[in-house]
Amino acid sequence: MPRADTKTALLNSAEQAARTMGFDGFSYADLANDVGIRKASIHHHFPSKADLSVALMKRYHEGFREVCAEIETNFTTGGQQLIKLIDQYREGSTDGKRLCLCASFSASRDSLPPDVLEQISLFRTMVIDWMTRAFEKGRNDGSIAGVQEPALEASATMSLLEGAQLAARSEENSERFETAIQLLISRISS
Amino acid sequence: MPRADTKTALLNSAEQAARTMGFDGFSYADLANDVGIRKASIHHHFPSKADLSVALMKRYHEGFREVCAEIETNFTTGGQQLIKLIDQYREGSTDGKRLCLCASFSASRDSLPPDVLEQISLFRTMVIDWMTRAFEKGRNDGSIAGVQEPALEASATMSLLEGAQLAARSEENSERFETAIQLLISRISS
DNA sequence: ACCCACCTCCCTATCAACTGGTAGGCTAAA
DNA sequence: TTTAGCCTACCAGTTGATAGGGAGGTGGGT
Repeated sequence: MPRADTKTALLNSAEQAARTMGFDGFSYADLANDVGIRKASIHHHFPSKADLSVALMKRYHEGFREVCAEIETNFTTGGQQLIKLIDQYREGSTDGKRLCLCASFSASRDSLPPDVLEQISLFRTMVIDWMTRAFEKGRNDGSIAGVQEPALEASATMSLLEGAQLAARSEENSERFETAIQLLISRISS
Repeated sequence: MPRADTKTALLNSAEQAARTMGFDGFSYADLANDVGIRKASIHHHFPSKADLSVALMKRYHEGFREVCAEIETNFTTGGQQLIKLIDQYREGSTDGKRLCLCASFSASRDSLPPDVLEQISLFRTMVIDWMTRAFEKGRNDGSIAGVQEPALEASATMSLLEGAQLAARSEENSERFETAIQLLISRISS
């Protein structure tokens, strides 16, 4: 009897752990304790911790891409789309308790298998491309002020958002996040 | 015979390790191997790893403050000062191999003693205050274009720089860093 | 209908390697 | 004689990982 999809429960627990404590900051024992399973049983679903990291990043990557696509279809102006993406990073920060998995994994780089490192690159490129389109729209429809080169705006914004999460995380205080992005927000009219 | 200041060698090794692999990513065994000392001997200088983290952050904090002060006295325009600070973060990134210790420690937050967490806050405030002054000067002397509220510019720039280091770290490629800060650079005339 | 092979999922028990940390002793310099 | 600095020899606890087994479900052949 599959206990209500243990694999998903493990991924959920591991994702939260990785985003709060880093990939080196949690153990199979932690997951076992959290999910309510024995440590050895985790190896049935994820033979090695490297396998777990791959599954983790893959799921995060696909989930985030879906969210991006959803925003792109449901909101028309570049400004609206960018606001919604910022909301994603704000929620992902959860009052400075977590980081984006991509940011957390980037810091733990040396402990991760090559597959994950490649997927981190793809993730970054995907988000930056999405933001580039948003800035292009924002420049054309006037919903984002002072847009220079959209691709550069996108790269800068990506770093700004991840850095803002890091700043909030340093004090577990969302104010650092809000202050860091305030100027960006002020450029968006609708 | 004190072997050419072992304590400093330990701090150097630990700082590099922490900035590349995170605080949970290195061990006393690694340091011992790197410095050429026995593992147990490290405890003579730093009784616990928590003590080491405190010394690490304290030294980094003071060192960075000195650099900031030096820039402030040697360069007059806000633009020049900001360029020099960006250079610090670029060098600190070292082709995407490291992060600012503050950024790395922020990610490993849960493994650190309260003293360090407080010092991280102080570090952030110190750098942001410094940058606020730089943006103020840059607005007055015209060396930085389009300066809005200096304090907000400073917070955003701090997050941008740390985020850019993270982006470069994800691929061990300095291009991600350069691309992320390019728009900021383009605002600085001298 | 029955049986048997096989599968998934989880368990206990165990492993070697490593974690930060301690006790106690040696040596050389002050 | 004391002390700073380093050593060897430990320690208990944790790390990711393996071996092997048992419960229960699935599917096929007779």
